[in-house]
Amino acid sequence: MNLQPIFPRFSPELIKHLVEIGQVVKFEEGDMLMRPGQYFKNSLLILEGQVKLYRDGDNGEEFFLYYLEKGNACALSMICAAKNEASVIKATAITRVMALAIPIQHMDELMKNHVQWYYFVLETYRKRFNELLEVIDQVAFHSMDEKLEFYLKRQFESLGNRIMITHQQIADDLNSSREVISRLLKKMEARKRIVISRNEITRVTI
Amino acid sequence: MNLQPIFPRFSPELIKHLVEIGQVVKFEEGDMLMRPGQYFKNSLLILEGQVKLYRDGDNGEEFFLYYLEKGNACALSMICAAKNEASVIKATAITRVMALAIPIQHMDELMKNHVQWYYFVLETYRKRFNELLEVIDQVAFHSMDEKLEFYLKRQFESLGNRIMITHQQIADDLNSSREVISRLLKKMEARKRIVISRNEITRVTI
DNA sequence: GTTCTTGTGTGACTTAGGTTACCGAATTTC
DNA sequence: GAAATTCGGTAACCTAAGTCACACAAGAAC
Repeated sequence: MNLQPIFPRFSPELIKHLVEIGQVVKFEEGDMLMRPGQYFKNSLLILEGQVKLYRDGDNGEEFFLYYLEKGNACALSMICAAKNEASVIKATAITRVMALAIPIQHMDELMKNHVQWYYFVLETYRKRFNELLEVIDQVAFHSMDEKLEFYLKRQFESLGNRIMITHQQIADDLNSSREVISRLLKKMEARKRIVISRNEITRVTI
Repeated sequence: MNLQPIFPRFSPELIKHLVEIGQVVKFEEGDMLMRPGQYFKNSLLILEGQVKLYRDGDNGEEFFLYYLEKGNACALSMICAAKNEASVIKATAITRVMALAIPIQHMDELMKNHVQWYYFVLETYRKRFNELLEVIDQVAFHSMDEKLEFYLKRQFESLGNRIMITHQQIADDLNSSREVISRLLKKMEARKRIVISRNEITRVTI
């Protein structure tokens, strides 16, 4: 697999080096890449597919945080790997996923010898940090209908204008209940923002 | 000022270097260190005092995120400074604050030449990332009374067992309303968790 | 002292959203 | 095909928490 188009900012030497020290791993749809309490031995670079990240509540609730896609790295796996800390979030593959696993013992050396790697790590943190802040915005300042709109917007952006999902799954992701989501979706449909079918929501793009 | 006890993990050489390239800056209580939209020219290391960080909502709401204290650095100032990105949060000094301002142009060099600096930066990110995730936990999974307990716990931990604050300020920090906070505080007092006086809440430590 | 300002307490009311309890329609399994 | 399962719609109800209105107490300003 050619990594250059996936990580356009990396120099050919860096890519060559990454391929040498890393190992390509494969996950099937539904596999859990990361579970709370787990320790990392590797930092993961996503080459293909999509990974959904959740925060787990104490009583089994879940809350959707964001997606990782081709060209992203898992910020947490980099931080926690470097510090040998346990994960506090859950990640599952929602498609088939190919990733490059970089053993943690190479992190220091990469950081030291490759400026682009260092920039990549910083940029990864910054993006995820901002993403978390946006999530906090939503839950702190907005009502359910606004959260739902924001949620769907992000789903459409990551997964395309037609997403296959049940109302129950949305309710779980937003830590709400199915009936509420159904009600609000109906209203959004009435306002011509979406079209609802069984297992499927389509964005109305005018 | 001797920095060694504030940053015990830094080598004497690193500290000497930081003092050379950095500049000690002073803020008075109430000063705003950082405002949304601002660009950073420096990364700030807190030497003395406390800084309160907020997320701003679109309609002027605020939401308390966390405190920075002696020995901490502002994760955002490091990321945003390095990437020349604008801030998305607000920071105000709640006491007199002394900080060491490190110009951004030194970041790369520090990262490259000082392992302890690199570890410090990673650790800073990790701590704040986890802190944000805890905040998300609270707002996503918990009701107002639980958020309030969590909020007070963090205040007590940072500011001591007796905090000077009005119900209105708490309501602002939690994006709630004064009456609700007063009601819930009464209940907490009835449960012997706190003692309420005008402008003041004291933790009951049994 | 009196007045003014700020902080707190409380009851009445409203509302978003969670819960319960159905029902029917679409799919899958047999 | 029939039966079972999954998904979505809807009405009635409940509750947390936001809002409104007002009263009162502690300090500050005069």
